[in-house]
Amino acid sequence: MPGWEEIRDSVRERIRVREWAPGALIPGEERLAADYGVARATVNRAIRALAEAGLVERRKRAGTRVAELPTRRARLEIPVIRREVEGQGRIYAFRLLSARPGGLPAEVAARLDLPAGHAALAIETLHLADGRPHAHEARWLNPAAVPPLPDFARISVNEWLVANVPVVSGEVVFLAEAALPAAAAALAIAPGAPVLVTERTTAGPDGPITFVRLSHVPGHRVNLRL
Amino acid sequence: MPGWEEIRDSVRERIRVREWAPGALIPGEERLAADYGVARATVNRAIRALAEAGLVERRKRAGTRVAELPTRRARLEIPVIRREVEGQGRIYAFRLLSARPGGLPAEVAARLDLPAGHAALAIETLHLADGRPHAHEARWLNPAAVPPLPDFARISVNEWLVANVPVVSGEVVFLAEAALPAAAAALAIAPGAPVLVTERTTAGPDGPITFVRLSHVPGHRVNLRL
DNA sequence: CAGTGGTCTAGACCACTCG
DNA sequence: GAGTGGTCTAGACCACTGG
Repeated sequence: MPGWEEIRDSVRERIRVREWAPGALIPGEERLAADYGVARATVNRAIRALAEAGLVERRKRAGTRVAELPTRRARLEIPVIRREVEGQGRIYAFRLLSARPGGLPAEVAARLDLPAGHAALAIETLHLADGRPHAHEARWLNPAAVPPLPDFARISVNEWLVANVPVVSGEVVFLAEAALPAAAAALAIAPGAPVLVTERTTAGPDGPITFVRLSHVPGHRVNLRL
Repeated sequence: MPGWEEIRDSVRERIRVREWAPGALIPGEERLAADYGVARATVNRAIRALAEAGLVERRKRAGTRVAELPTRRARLEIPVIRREVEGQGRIYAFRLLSARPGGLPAEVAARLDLPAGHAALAIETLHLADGRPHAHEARWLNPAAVPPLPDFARISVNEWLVANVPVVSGEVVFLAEAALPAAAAALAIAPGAPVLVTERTTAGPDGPITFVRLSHVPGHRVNLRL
């Protein structure tokens, strides 16, 4: 008797061989359950997996259709930087470059959905791998949305936040730019060298938490699994 | 009576307030089901969602533990480039720059897990948005793993593949680099300008399919939802 | 080897939405 | 209005694995 994974694979195969063409309706759950000789819940689990993968689209009453142009989805795992570095077999360290209260610059405020000038803590950190620069971090933290702050010379902001502040939503952006002066200096690279920048915005139950801009050392690659 | 989403939220909240600290075991499904007054399957659905989000870790016999350093996960939706451009309200077009058979270069072969020199089709495409360069695509295609090829002057390789070749696994990499001569020329930008590069490797049931290298026009941003 | 999560069943009710 | 997927139940068996 087939399990839900076998049914998922079978349906995927039947789509692949065009038994059901892109855009076509596939049989309903009840019908498939009868065909495969399983309970409807089992078919539901299988088709739901295909829907999450983007291969089919489901709508009540309208049924399940094979996607015309399946949108592929890749998953990015965002580890704490220490874990990322240690996972490569290198020694992690960081240096707190600066931490001072101040108002949010307009462009950061916009990203956080807060008014410009809103009270914030601006933090600059250099992450090191085997003693060499790994990434430069410029961060703005909304003190109103987090517990009392620890000593960031001892634990990195990054790690403290992950362990202490729940995130309910957020955004990640990748872009390439010519290294800004601050990042270039910290990373000890030529100003204007191409750097990969990761911008992350996160919000929690008590409002926007932080905006962080990571400039990676040249040659850095970010991997996602399909 | 609570549904699985409410139970998921409730458990998430109880973790947030440290009722169960990082690393601690949370009660078993049977226990939670009794507490919430629902069937075990409902609790299973809820906790499974938290496990997929990386907030807890489940192991048979060992039970469910709160993750120490939750690895956040972001999802990247990879649309066909035409859709991406049209989604911004711009007009999509593409130009097939070249397509010729040849052997795989060593570095591409390595990424595809094929021997160097393996028969392949090398394709160069320029994607346009509103008539202006949007991205430069250098692709190697493994003819052994795909159906007979259409006329790539009429449909972009990208789109044809998505609609006609199922993908079983793959990888996406982001990096920043100084624009290579070919890409710079096609995109009409200064050679050496910082460009965001996306490298994608995909494999199907019949082996490695394609390796594609997309150089985006400066200023391009890739967005992921957390 | 015993307890956990993983899965399955047969049935049921419901919300949604298309026609 | 009717058919679809979404969800839930109460029970069951099983694979895995930690003690």
